[in-house]
Amino acid sequence: MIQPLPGFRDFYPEPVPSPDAWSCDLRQHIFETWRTTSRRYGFREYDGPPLESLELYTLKSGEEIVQQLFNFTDKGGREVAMRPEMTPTLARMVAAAERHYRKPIKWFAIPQLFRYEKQQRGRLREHFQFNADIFGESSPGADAELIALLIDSLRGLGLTADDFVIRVSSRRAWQAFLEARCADPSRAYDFYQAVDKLEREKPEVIDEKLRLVGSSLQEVREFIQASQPTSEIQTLLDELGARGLGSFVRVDYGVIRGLAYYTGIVFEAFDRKGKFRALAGGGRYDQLVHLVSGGKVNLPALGFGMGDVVLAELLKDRGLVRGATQSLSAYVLIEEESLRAESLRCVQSLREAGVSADFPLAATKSDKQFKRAVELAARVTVKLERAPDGAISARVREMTSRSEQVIPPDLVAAHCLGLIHRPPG
RNA sequence: GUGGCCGUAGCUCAGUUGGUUAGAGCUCCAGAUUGUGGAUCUGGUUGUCGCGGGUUCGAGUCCCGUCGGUCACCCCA
Repeated sequence: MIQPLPGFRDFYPEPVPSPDAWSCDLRQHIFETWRTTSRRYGFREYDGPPLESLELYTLKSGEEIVQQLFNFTDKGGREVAMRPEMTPTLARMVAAAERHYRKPIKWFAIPQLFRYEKQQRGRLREHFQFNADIFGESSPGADAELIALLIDSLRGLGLTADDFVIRVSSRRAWQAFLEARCADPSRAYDFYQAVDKLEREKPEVIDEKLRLVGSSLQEVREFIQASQPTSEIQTLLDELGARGLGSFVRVDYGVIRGLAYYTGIVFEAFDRKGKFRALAGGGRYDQLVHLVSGGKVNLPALGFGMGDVVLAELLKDRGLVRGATQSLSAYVLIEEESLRAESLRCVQSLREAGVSADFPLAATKSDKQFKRAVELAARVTVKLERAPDGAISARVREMTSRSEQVIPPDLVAAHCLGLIHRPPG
């Protein structure tokens, strides 16, 4: 049998066939939470093509990015790549159409992104990433709004301040730190790389690199330890505190982010136990639209990305995937085949009333029908019965309470609508 | 791209220093039973032991290669 390609996933309906199989129900639950939270914050959904010109990515990141890309030559001889990130596409769209939209522009997307890399824990060749961005607002109020959206997206999935924390840092703070010690701005990238590897590389190696830019390991550690907020970070903290979200954020200058284009506040979301990779990351990139548009458009910008892979791992770890499965509202039992026509009419009336309903497509033993209703997590079963005098009635059973009611078939849809709009129990 | 570990039924896994015709539980399918049923009982399907080569009288078991998985590194999302 042909297997899926390495790093690509099959998504199964619940119950999934093995413990490590990916659940389409869970994916849908995550997507819906991302969407509803975004809309609640006034963000509009956009999308772009999954396949882009290779040049869109090499322009910004150079040729070395190509080895990380899922790229190929198409039948027309074009060099193309599956999108590895959404920001270049978004920057193009915004640069082209920003005049049609009032500022600030608040947009989100849930693209599937691709990378040609050996897969490992929390990292595949494909994933879905929630992207949210704001354009045209340079005040820290926008940073607070964006981070609040990130927090509430995670809260919407059942996670709390005990589960995750947003570590907030600032490129501007580090830039000031560096400028006080090193006059050469071209050293900034090397400096950021060294700070980024602070917890992973040997202290002597880091120290040596930092001394090249006029600093030292001890100095950098003291700076991180002090966590002195910049004025923009203080505004951010104040605004999040006013929203009651203060416990979700912490100033941590150890966060620096790899991407070269960040300019101001940067942040990453981590699980508190430190068991997983970063859940989400983002920050300000005030120069990027200017760069992508060839200098024609200048818009301050900020955004974040949150992948579905690490998030799903965290939700499973915290036991938050129950309830993510969608359940059926009604299952219509057909134990008496002579009542199939009337039962079909009943199914149709339920569906037209907006009640999700299923039934056996062919003559089936009654216990199997009932077990199917259980498997589909039906809220109610409906069974038509014929009295000795020929009158047909409907027996509606609530599965959780096991209570039953006998009503005329014409009233089944209305009755079920009433039942399913009450909490189960 | 580099390295460690792992590949036995749809799933979870047993399988003795290398020794008959490779097993269990669950799932699935069928039958029985139950009939205010969410059970129970019986039977059945499914394996080139990842693939290829080697050692051996004999390989699921040992060796080499390869593919896949997994974890770490590199890098990043």
